[in-house]
Amino acid sequence: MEGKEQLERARERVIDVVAQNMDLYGVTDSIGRLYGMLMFQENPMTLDEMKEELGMSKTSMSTSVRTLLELKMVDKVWKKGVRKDLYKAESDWYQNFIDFFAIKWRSAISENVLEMKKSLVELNSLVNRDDVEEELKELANSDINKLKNALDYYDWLNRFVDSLESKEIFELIPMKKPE
Amino acid sequence: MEGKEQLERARERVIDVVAQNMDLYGVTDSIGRLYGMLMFQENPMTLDEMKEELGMSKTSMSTSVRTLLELKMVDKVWKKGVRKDLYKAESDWYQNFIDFFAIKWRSAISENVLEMKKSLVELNSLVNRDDVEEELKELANSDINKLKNALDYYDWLNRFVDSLESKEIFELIPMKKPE
DNA sequence: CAGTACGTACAGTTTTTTCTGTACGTACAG
DNA sequence: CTGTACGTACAGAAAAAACTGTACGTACTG
Repeated sequence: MEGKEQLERARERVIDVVAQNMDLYGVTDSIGRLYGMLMFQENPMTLDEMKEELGMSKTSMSTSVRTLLELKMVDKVWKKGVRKDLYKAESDWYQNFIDFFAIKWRSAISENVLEMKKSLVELNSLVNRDDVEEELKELANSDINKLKNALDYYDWLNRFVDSLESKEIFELIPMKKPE
Repeated sequence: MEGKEQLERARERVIDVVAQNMDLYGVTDSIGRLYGMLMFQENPMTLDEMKEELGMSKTSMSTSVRTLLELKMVDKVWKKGVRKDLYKAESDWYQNFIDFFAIKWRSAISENVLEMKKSLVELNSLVNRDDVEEELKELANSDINKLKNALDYYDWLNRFVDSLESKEIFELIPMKKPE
């Protein structure tokens, strides 16, 4: 009966490393651990089962699951006759990557672009004023230039995210075909 | 003399939003603010100047700069006759994006791949044992399958990062040409 | 070869974040 | 309609992270 432990060890190793590196997705170690654990479950899980499995409070499970739902790394599952909410891990890693960009990066991009455009307007008006020293205008022009470069980059980044969402990226960088 | 404030306001707005969203790069708000501030400096800055500008301790500036150096978002600059270390922001946003993946994601990938391969070996040996119930073997096979999928994804992700580092990505998703 | 300027290791403090337990609203069951 | 099961808001406790000041090692200066 040592085979079960061997399986457990193999899983635990993966869960650990996944949890550690999920900070790239902006989540904590615990949330990463939850995801890793769900990943190996055959059946969808309830909050109480997660609580049991990870030895944490139900409240934590509730908020962690919500975070993972927002990232679309976890899906809510409906099952006839079961009152408790059920959750399962999204096991398509490509899709997780895509959603992460579509959700987090996309919104950061639009925030940044919005504010930069506001500042661009302000700087342009500054440059066009008559009562401003030449020296200051030069600074403003230099800033304008920097912002334009940033906006070009964000334009590119948006097109990159587009290519993820449309899966076009996989024509450019093909998925490895499963043997 | 209100033009200077207009410039300052325009800069501050951008610095704020950049600082907020730099958590995508895994850095804190303060570090993001430091980067944003450096971005608008015409000349490289010393730790003391940063400390002055941001009203923080020199120790903080030292560690924050180190973080930004590791991400290659800031470069050390040598200037004849100046004893203090000088730093300037890397202003190529594309390059920042590329370096982030080349540094952070690449190392997460290899860690994950390493551990997953270890677990794969273990699971394979489990499946090939004679003294293990069929049921357990099925679980192991299911895990093996999951890990293989993950490894395929990491293979793809590595190729994606390759295409960033080689700049090949820009043939696929072209930069916006500055007008 | 002092003396000074600089950057950072380290320990302690403050702030922020994470985690927990309780309490409550909702919904279903009998 | 009452009772029970469930998920989560919220407040407080625990843990982690960020920040600071001091102290020290190194390297340049005169």
